[in-house]
Amino acid sequence: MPRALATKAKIEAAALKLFAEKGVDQTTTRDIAAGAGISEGAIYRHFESKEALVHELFAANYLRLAGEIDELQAQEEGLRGKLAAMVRAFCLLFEQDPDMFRFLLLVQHGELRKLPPDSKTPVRVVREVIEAAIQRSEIPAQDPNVANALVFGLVLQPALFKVYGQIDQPMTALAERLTEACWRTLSGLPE
Amino acid sequence: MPRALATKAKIEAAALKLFAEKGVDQTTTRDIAAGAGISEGAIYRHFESKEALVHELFAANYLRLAGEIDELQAQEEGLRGKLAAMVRAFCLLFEQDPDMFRFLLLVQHGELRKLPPDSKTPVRVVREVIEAAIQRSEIPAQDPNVANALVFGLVLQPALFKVYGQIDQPMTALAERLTEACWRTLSGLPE
DNA sequence: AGTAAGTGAGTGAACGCTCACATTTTGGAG
DNA sequence: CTCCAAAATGTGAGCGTTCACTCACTTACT
Repeated sequence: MPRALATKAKIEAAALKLFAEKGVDQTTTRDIAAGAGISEGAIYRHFESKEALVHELFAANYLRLAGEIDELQAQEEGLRGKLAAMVRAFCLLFEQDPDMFRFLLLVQHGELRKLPPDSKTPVRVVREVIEAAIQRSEIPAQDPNVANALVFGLVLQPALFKVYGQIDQPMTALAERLTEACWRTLSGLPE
Repeated sequence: MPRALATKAKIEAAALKLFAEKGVDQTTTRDIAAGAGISEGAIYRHFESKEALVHELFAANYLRLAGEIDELQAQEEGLRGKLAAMVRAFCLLFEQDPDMFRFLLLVQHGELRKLPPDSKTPVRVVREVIEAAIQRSEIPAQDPNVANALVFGLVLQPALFKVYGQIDQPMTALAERLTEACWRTLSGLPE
């Protein structure tokens, strides 16, 4: 790896870790420089501003996640299989890089509005999967946005509980339980 | 209302609104003073620091919510009724004061550790309700922490989607749907 | 030799908080 | 009830600190 790219990667890694630990505002450019083992000025050879660094970090990871989810989902036939594949991917991501997960959740609200409105986000991918399943009559007709929220809640909240130390098991051990919960929630409706 | 209490209330109301809109760090003490229609110095007649203001706002509202939930829950017999009462209360709170809801979610992670470890929090109240239901064999034996996370996810995520404008209906209209989803998730288990 | 990358002291702006002073409220004496 | 002094509350310019960012310069690559 060329030196410049290596430095950029070091900055990104240090920033992600610190952002996840302390939040963006509590992380100073000096912190990032120290964490990456470079000088403060070097950050600005690679990023226009701290804000741009946050945005790049968010957009790249968030959209990549959406792409991965979408690819996995497309390989399955029914909603059940699609849900299983997507939930597994979420759990795996969390396991492999909890800092990134925390970072995405943390800055999500501020950064989402900065993405082009037609971006392929994880939220959008899952909603379209649900809408297609309703179209195919695989699950009862229902508000796809509410259904989407329920599915995200069933996956993200356990991950958050894990971050807070309120759940011991690894996320991957929960994948099947979560998939089952999503399926039940979508396929059954109150009278 | 005495003048001092009225001013304190104005500060709290303005701070809550601004914190929910822009986040705590992006809200300056000058913002709060302007929003409350008082001078910056007056804030410090009523609160030791900005940090203390945040903590007081959080602790008071978070613990009050837990108390309300607990009281409602205690009036019901079975888990189903207890869930319904608690979910209804959450939805109502959100409807009445979405700013407070957003504020609680926003600062939760930072503030939770500052509460005494034995505080009666909403998370704890719901977990104890679930544990009791397992004890009574009303639902299958399962990890109460995971079950708790699922219930919270099913309620909080729709509320978050509503904040982001991704759900149109009022939360109170969703209460029954959410209760049903919680019940199904807790009462059924994958093989 | 020329360009890209790295350095770190320095800069200006913003922020939380203070303090000397002004205004309002309180409550006991006349 | 009136009066007044003390206490409580409100004011806003100003202080010290911190922060994101810059720039003149050095070092490393091509």
